[in-house]
Amino acid sequence: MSRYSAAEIEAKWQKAWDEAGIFRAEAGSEKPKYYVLEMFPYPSGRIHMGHVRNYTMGDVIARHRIATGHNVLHPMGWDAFGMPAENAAMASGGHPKDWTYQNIADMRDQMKPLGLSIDWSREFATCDPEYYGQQQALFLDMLEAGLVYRKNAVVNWDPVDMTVLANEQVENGRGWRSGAEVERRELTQWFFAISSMADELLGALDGLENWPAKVRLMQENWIGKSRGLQFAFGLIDGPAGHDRVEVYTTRPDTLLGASFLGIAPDHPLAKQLEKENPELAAFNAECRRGGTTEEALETAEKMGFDTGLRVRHPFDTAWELPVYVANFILMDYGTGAIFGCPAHDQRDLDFARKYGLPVIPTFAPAYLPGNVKVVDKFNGAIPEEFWPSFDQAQGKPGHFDFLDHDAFSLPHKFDQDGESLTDQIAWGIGRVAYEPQKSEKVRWVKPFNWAEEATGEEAIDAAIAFCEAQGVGQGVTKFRLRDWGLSRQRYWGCPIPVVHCETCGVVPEAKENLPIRLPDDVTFDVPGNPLDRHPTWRDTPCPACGAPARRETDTMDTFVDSSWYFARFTAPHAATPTDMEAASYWMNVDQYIGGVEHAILHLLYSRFFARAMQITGHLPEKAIEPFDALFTQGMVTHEIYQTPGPNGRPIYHLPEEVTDGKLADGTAVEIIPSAKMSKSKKNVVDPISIISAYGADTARWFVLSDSPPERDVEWTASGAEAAHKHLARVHRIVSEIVTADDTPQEADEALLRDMHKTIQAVTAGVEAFGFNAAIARLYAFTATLAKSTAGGAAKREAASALAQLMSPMTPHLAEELWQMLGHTGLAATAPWPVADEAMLVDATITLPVQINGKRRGEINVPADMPKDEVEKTALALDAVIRALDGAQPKKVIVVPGRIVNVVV
RNA sequence: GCGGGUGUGGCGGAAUUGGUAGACGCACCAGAUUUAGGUUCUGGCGCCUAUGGCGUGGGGGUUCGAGUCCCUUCACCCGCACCA
Repeated sequence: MSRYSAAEIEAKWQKAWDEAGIFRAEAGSEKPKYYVLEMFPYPSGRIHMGHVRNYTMGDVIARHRIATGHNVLHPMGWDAFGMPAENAAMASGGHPKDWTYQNIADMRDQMKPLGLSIDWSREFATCDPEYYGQQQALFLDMLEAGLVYRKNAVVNWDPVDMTVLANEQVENGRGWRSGAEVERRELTQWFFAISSMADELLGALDGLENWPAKVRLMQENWIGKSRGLQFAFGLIDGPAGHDRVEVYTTRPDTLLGASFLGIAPDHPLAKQLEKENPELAAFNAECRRGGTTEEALETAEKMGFDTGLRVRHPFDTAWELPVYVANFILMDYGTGAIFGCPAHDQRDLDFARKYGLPVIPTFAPAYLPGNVKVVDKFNGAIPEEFWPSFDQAQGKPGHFDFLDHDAFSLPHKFDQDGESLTDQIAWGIGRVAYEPQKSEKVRWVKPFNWAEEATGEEAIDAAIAFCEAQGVGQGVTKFRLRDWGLSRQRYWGCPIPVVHCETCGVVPEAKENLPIRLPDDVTFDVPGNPLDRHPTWRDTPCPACGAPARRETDTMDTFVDSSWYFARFTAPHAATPTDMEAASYWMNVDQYIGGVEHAILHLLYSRFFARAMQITGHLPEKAIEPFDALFTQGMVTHEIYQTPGPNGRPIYHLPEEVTDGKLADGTAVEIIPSAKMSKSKKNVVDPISIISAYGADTARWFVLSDSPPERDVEWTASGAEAAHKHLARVHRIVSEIVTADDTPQEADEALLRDMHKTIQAVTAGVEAFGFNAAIARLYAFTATLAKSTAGGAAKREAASALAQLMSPMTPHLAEELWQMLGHTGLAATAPWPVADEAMLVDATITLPVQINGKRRGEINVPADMPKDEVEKTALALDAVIRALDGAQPKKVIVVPGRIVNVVV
């Protein structure tokens, strides 16, 4: 009897698949097409378990689709541009190109042993001139279509590395590599006009039914649509050219609660004023220096500077408000100016208390304690008919949380039962920063017609309508989403194909000159962008007038590269960015799989690019949403092992150094609960070592079992070993079966029934990303097969089904079993088994019998027994007779095929 | 602060979506096989004051019947955030 030797089996069958060319995708087959894609890797040099899990899931889907008769596209490539390559070059003196291509070669070698069903003929790296040249062509088309433009903007500038950094590359206000404090600089940069599609990108989220709700919600919040009112305060005796200040608010219903106007330090008015006012100039400078990190913002105190200027309230020109420059107001959201309403905004309240500004509430919960008198802040007594009513049934007095009385001219405290401790209350006192719930009614002060009951939403609608009717501003929609700055002062990226000419200005490069290749002769001994100081690369004739001009030396953000690679895979060698025929055939990606960390940036950018490519004629209309279904898989985690080290810092130990909680020298390690595998914590397991110890099938089987795919899976040595033992067991069982006696046995039918149930369950599991449940079912079926006393023919039939059902997860072992069982051809391309409906229903079933909802026994009855007979059978049970004690049951519920419940 | 999610044995997790809670795996226990360890095989394994009772974070509700639905509460996790 042969033993299970993964190394032998896996090499053999990978060669067989390769020779048969079964994973090469050709467009235009009769079969339905299926495009499955895993997020392509960054070539760091080594694959990790996260890759194994991601690609194995994609491979299960791809192989299952092949077996169900689909024409499958399952490609792989490399997201190869980016800072790590340059950092490596700076650290060790090599070239980013060599480093990257070497890493790609290494990682490809590490991936191939996994036996993935990838069409390697479509492989490319984004740093291939063939790819980035097409990206440059795409850029030029987008430029022509107005989807890319240049503007002046404030960016994160690393003064040591001399480059702009993306927001993600700034940690605690410092450059992640240099550690230098990041400065805010105004630079002219290239931007994608993604915000022009904000509404479209938001609205289309509804159609992405096969995306995780979480991802859609994250994108919704990121796009951040808000509706509000934009209006102006008249400025009294302002500097020349400044007679009004535009303000945007989502809370126009609180307009009567305004007590100050705040402007950002970068607001044009603040900049004008600081020219004459050195104190203000100093204040503004201080604000600009302030960090933008989470930490800095949390600890930063609200600070304001009273400009001495005043504005008029739009509803009452006699009502003047002071103008403050405040450090918490952002120039790049809304208009860079706010009206402060301390009664209904915690931040404004903090500010008002600090600077002694009034707090004027404009609404209250609709139900107030009955013994409270209501006083209008502005006009004195309020007629009783407008008092908020208190309804004991609806009101929950305890939940009102009123302002501290020192904020008001009138004291108003409530006891636990909601009874007022004083006898009057200023009109409209609500909770501080009181946000009416969507359905909650509030008593709202409406200007000039001042009391109305409305929900929070209604109040805002009414306020906008009212203001528009009064000629005070208009309702507007704003988005949080900003245009995507793509310029990077870096070498290892796609050159932006434009030329700066003294006479013609910014000129797009001619398409026939593409690709604009990165020069190879660069050095990294000086910080900054080597393209900037390259002696000849940047010198080029102007494509328009031919005069000597200068090439753009900025390169594109690496997120650009990954925003359209899925489209390029459909025709990776086309002379244009895409081949419309191939794209029309293969798009959309039917199933996309990757980490949730890309929920916003990559997936939003890709949705933008798909639209841009449709506009520029590079993708068909149907690809406007490029990913039909998205699955975000969980991480692979592992326990962390540590011992105390010097300076109180722990020393981490690799899992292979630890046995039974001890190091080789007997030192006990502290075990920290499972966390994402990370080199710095040393809680990593190298896929290569697992593959060489157990084989790829074991690694694949393990990462799919135990945990649901969307959740994290903990890698354990015992789990991996158990997976390997199971595969060896299956191999052993099947090798025994192939020699078994063919005489039919009584147990044949039971085995085949279980086989069909297993086919049904595993198929459902694979199709619904229930890999862990599918595997559990396969374990159970293996046990059934092992114990079965069926004849050889039945056992071989069952074993063949087992091999096929395992084939997407453990393809090599499946092929081996398939061959052992005497099949010709590959298991990978054999038609997926179909469950026989008739075999799924048993002739006799066991029904649990409950008495008053508690399980008290069970009956064995024919599956098609009529309800009344089932009832009779159940009532004949000893336990039921005892419980009834001679009485008639009150009720008997019979759910066919499920349960019987006797109510006594 | 705003938004979202998750709580089931010692552990990872099942449960056909309102119908036998704990499938399957790990760990553990007992037995068999073995020259030792390992392997392999068989059986057991929610808890308790055990012919019964209690059990899906806690409390309440709807229902013949609730892990699943409703209300409430606690804990943890994730995303966003001086966003006006």
